[in-house]
Amino acid sequence: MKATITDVAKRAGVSMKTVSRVLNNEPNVAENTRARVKAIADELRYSPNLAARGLATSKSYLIALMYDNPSPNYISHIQRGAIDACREAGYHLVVQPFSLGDLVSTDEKIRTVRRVMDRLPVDGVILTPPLSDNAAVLEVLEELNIKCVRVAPKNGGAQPFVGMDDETASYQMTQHLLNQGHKKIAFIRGHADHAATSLRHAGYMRAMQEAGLVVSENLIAQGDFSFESGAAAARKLLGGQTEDIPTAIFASNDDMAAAVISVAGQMGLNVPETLSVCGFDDTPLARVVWPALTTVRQPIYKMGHQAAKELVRRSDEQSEKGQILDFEIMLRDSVAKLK
Amino acid sequence: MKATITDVAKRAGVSMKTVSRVLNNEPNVAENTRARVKAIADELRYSPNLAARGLATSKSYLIALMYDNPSPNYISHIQRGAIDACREAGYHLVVQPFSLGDLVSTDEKIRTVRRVMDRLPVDGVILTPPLSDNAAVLEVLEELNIKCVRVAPKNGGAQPFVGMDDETASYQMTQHLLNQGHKKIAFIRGHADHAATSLRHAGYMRAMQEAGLVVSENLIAQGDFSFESGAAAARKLLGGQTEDIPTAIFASNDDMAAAVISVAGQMGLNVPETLSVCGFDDTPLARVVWPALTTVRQPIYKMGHQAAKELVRRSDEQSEKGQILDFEIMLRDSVAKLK
DNA sequence: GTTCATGTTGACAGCGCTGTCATTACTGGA
DNA sequence: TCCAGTAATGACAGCGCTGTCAACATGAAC
Repeated sequence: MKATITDVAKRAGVSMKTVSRVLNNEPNVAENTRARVKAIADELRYSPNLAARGLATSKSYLIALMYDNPSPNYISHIQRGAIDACREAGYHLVVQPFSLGDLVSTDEKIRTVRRVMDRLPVDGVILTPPLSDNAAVLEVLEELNIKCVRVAPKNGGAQPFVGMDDETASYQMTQHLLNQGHKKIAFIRGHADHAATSLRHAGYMRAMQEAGLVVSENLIAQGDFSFESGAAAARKLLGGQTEDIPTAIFASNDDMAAAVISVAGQMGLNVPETLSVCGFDDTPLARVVWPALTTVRQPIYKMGHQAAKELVRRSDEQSEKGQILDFEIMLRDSVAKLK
Repeated sequence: MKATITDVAKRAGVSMKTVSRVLNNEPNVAENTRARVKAIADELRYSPNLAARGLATSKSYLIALMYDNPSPNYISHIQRGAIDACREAGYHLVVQPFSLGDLVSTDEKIRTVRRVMDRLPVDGVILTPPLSDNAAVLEVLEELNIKCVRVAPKNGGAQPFVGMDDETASYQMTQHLLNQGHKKIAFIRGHADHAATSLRHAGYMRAMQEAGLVVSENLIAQGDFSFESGAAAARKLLGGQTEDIPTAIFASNDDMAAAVISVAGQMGLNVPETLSVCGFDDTPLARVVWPALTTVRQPIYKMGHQAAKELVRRSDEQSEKGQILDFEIMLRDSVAKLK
């Protein structure tokens, strides 16, 4: 049988309430009492009954990670970070996927979200893209008065958020290509709905312009983050007039970069000797393709960690309205100096 | 404010207990009472307080998905399946990763698992490989009297399980290659610790033997499921004497199969014209490599679904001791008829 | 009409914890 | 010396639900 607070109290010769104070690190407990209670709780392997505590405090000690069809890789890192933050605070993480994309009307979306949230007793939720900017979700959360943290949101808002500086990352990656002597650097854009798409594009443009280069229209291709769209973009970029053919292609995610490598191979171009390629995200794919992709590592784990930390923090702790986390440029084998 | 059971009871002019009976589908409630209570509960958007219910029933309405360093893709499908089954039953899924690989002694593992499980109030857990066969985990669960379902376990045991028939899948895939006219079919084994490794190997051997073919030692290579090991295996298999060079390679997972395609490309071999390749698992990678991989789709979603279903089933429902789920052979572009 | 089985309902306690408030012990200052 | 202020502790109610058990209604069997 699991030990209860009463067991500990009896054994320590104090009241339940005192034990409760110790367990919750409340003040006004004599040091030796505190120590004794702690020792006995340990000995009995006591751990509080979450349901009872929740009933008394009207909290659930649960937070939710909500997502809608993200890449498994992304979600698994966020998840890992969030769980670690939860554990430190005695919380647990429940996962809650949505498929809001199938629904047309906002009204229907709201009803769907509400139906789920009505029976999901959580103290806070982490919203991952594209949910971070989903109006229906945001509205229901506000209506039900549930705290949330938005991961990599597109638009501003009253809620706290965590993110990274896509523009600067893209700028730096472009600079790296420039430093290797490349001038004809092409860029493949991602899905237009995605917050990161325009930021990454902007970073590339800024670096090119600062280098005094004119970005011809032929150097920009539109993709949608999928492998197939990357392949199409690559064919377009590499199939033009000789003078326009890029010596480097910066794809705005790894899937598209992998597609570029694949297409280049089919066209008889050597990567990186004839064509340098780089990606964005540092997915597992980046290390599996050949040559291994130079790419930007997003602080995904840390985003999850910080987001959860903000939600489970005790009210006396400092809160942070928004956090921009550091990225890292992973130099691998798909970029070479231009000869 | 959220509605409580008392609100519903007052409004319906019945006692709390009757409302409770209706909500839990208990018998012995007059049909019209039942209907009225249901209608009012709906109207009030009432949903029970999990903590209170949990306190009264000493259940938590939570089940855990435990994993140790699996592929994100695998876990995300299992997770999705499990969540869907939970929702149907009013349960929620909490995720709990472990890193038991770093620990050496069994004792230490047991303590680690116990520390986590002591404060994880769940009604049951889903164990994914390699945890499905982890002695420490199994022991702690038994000690704490927590139900579990093992996903794709290696060894037998008293607990229910879900899995698939790796041997038959491998057998059928090999037959497919045979049907395409291949005779020199090589096989790349996976990590020796993994339950599936020997099963997949056995299926291959059975098909080869039934076809009356002698499997030369040169046709078998050892890998460990990683891309790198697959590349090494491919180099070994393709670099031998001419008469031993396979016309088809069956890699026992997709990562290794992707490596084979990559190596073949580097060696100037056309896939599938000169070399057919197939994999196992149907990861996203399989559709992203070129040519797209012929592979075996595991019923991962369904495994998660069934596992959770077994854990959340009401005690009056039928239980299943073990379930072998159907796989599917995905015919794509990496296998061709031998000319 | 009485008896019994069965169906329907409600009163009430109590799950394990924490919030509130009262009580006691102890300190330093007037 | 006495009192106020503060630290340390405990008694008790109650969070929202369900399990138990008792009460009552109904109808069949005798």
